[in-house]
Amino acid sequence: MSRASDRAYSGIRSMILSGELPAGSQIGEEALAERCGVSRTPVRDALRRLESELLVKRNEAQRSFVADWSLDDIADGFELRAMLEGHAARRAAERIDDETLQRLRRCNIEILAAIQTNPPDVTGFLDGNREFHAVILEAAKSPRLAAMLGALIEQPVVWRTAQQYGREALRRSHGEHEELLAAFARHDGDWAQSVMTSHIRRAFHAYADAHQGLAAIDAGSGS
Amino acid sequence: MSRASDRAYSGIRSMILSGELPAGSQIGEEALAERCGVSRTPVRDALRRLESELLVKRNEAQRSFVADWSLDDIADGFELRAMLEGHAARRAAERIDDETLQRLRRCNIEILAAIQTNPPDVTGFLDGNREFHAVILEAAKSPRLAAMLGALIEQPVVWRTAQQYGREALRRSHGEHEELLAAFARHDGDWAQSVMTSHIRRAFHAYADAHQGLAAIDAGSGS
DNA sequence: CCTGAACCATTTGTATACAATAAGGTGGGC
DNA sequence: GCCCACCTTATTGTATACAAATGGTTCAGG
Repeated sequence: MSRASDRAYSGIRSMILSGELPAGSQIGEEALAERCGVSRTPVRDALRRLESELLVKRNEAQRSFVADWSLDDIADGFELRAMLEGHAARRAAERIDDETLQRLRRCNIEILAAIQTNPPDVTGFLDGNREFHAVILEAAKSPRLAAMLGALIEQPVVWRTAQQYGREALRRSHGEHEELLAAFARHDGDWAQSVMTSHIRRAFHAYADAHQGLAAIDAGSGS
Repeated sequence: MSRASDRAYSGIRSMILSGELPAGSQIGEEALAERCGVSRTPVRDALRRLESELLVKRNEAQRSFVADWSLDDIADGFELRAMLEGHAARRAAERIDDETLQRLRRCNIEILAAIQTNPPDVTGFLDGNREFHAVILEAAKSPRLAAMLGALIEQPVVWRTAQQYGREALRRSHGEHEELLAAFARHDGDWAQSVMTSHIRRAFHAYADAHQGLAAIDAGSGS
């Protein structure tokens, strides 16, 4: 993680996620290299990675831009996530061993702890959540599935709006994880898949609602 | 396509697909650069692309190797393809316009022509087949889905064993395409999805059978 | 005033040199 | 004779210089 290429990657990535680099804006390799304190070579490397994750898009003349995600794009991403993570949950349920199941349980306990503080520890929740899903993905034992979902999970918009989630939404998420654990314990692939699918779809609508609110606020402050 | 990076990409790729670079063997950037007649920079670029397509894997020390695909890996890939292409077919059926539908029809006519020559024009069949699926993917109007499937479609093993397909298998493939066209014409997403899913799954079993045969031949000649 | 072509600036692609790192072999010590 | 440490070497990572290509701008001509 200390290599220049990685610093460039995480640096550019956080610039995009934080909105420091606005969506749609052109990003020159030279400028990024300077801001990250590395040369263009690792920046190019990082841009390729980000491009494969669809955080960066390139026009026909190979210029790089920050990808702008329409609500349709985001819905598209969530739809794929629902399908792929549902599939992962099914495979995981059919293959999971007791030790991994225990890891998941501990993970969800940590998530609960993060929720119950006042105010809720959203960062802690997100970390726990990410690990929870990562363990399931690992248990699914499908390297290709893992590679694909890897690119999908880290959607920029989720990060910027996660702070908007209320305690109620966080608690519901924890509850759905509990139901997943029950499905895993019984090795019931069908159950796990449907729970995971609705888990993701609900997350999308929670996002869409929050985003709707944000857009209204933006429009209001703009006028 | 005339850039050095692209030459390196297609060069290395064909070396892997043809078996010139055996599965599991280490591939040094310097050596590849020399063989492709370019410097290491575009080779590195190409290797990253191939890595994201899972044709190349890297160990913990960043050394590159030709990926070796076990039957399990391949089954895994086909399973994902069945799911994702099924999804693409559903979306395409719900969105397709008459002009695109006509393109698909013409495409399948070309496939039929390739089958009916004696001996069957397998290369022509593969080209037509690829375009057929590409048009569907385009009609699905999901950039993320397209990006994901892009990496999956070009499986090396398919290429090496496609020659094994008999005329009967090719004809059945054409027939399934016809059924897909019927589903598209009626904008029946469910129908399209299930036809596509079974189309892919059958293709996998056709491959697995052929591979079984090949493995037996290899074993026989080896002993 | 509009059009278009040529020029200049900006940006990306490629090559090469050098630095860092990991693997493997070799020698010394136990 | 075996094991560990060190050194050598092979391989990848990074920086920089230069080449190619793209886009915008300006100036000339209609």
